[in-house]
Amino acid sequence: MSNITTDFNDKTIEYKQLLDDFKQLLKKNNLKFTIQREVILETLYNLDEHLTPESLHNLIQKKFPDLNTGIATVYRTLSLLEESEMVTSLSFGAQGKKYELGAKHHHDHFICTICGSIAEFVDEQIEERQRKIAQELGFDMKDHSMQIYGICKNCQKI
Amino acid sequence: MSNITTDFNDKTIEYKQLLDDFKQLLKKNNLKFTIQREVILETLYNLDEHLTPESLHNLIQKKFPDLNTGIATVYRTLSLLEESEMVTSLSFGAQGKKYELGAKHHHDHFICTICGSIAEFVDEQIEERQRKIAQELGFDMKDHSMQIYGICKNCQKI
DNA sequence: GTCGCTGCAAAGTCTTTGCAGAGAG
DNA sequence: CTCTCTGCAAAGACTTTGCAGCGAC
Repeated sequence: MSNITTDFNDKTIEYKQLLDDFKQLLKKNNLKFTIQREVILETLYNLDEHLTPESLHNLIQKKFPDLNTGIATVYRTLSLLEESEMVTSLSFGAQGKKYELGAKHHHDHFICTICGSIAEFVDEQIEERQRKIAQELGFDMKDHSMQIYGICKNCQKI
Repeated sequence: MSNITTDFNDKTIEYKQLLDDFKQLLKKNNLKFTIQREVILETLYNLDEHLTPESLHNLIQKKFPDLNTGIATVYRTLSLLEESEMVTSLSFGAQGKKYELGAKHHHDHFICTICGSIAEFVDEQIEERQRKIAQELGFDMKDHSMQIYGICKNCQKI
């Protein structure tokens, strides 16, 4: 019973933290905190998925129809969030760009080429090896991304 | 000292071989071998670089102005080559999609976020680890791609 | 000669931008 | 009150498609 409460509180606190970071970022750049920006951040946080600008926009329209949020605002906010490194984007195949909150710990991606679903993983051996390679080749590594393409468990059954 | 190999100048496949594969592929699918298709393949081979459809088209226009190759043909041929897995594409950041011949052996990418240049590397430890992870998670791995973003040696001097 | 290919231009997508009114600070 | 944000629609950038003539086989 206490576990459930704790989980809930952890998530709430995490979001508050995220929201605070966002507000601070806005303030620092003389930008304004608007309901649209909050809703976009919140949706990214709650869904915890890789979303295209379009799917994010659809979700927001469905959940907050009164706001009538424009797709342009979604694009503008995602660019803002990406620039300030609060979200990261992932582009693959013909399927375009997908965004996810980047505040979580780093991870790499499995991408199913049939259903388009994305699973995440982290492997410390690979992380370590990447750092070494960059160092050996005199490359100043800022970031990296890794995708494994294939067929997920579900789609293998079909 | 290390098992990292770079393959900037490693043309493992002869052009004739490549061309034959291409011709065979076309024949098998009842497609025709045209001068435009040959020039596109040849340019990809000779440049041995990651090219956007646009830059590839520019190069061809400059080198074979009489052909007056259309950008549509470049797109169509790249799609054809990608479908048949003779080239692979790499998309990153806002810079769009780049294509390279995929007949060479597999490699991963360093991408310089300043000058946009791409260097290649292979690390057997990482390759091995990827295979293991896919297997453990029941993922049928078909391909993978890894990019390390950062600042290349040249741009660090500036 | 047949049927796929090509260049062109038009049409699609996806993303960005200009603008005038709305809203945060 | 000021100055940024927003939705809208128009404009851009990139890619695909329809078509009529061309060219490989």
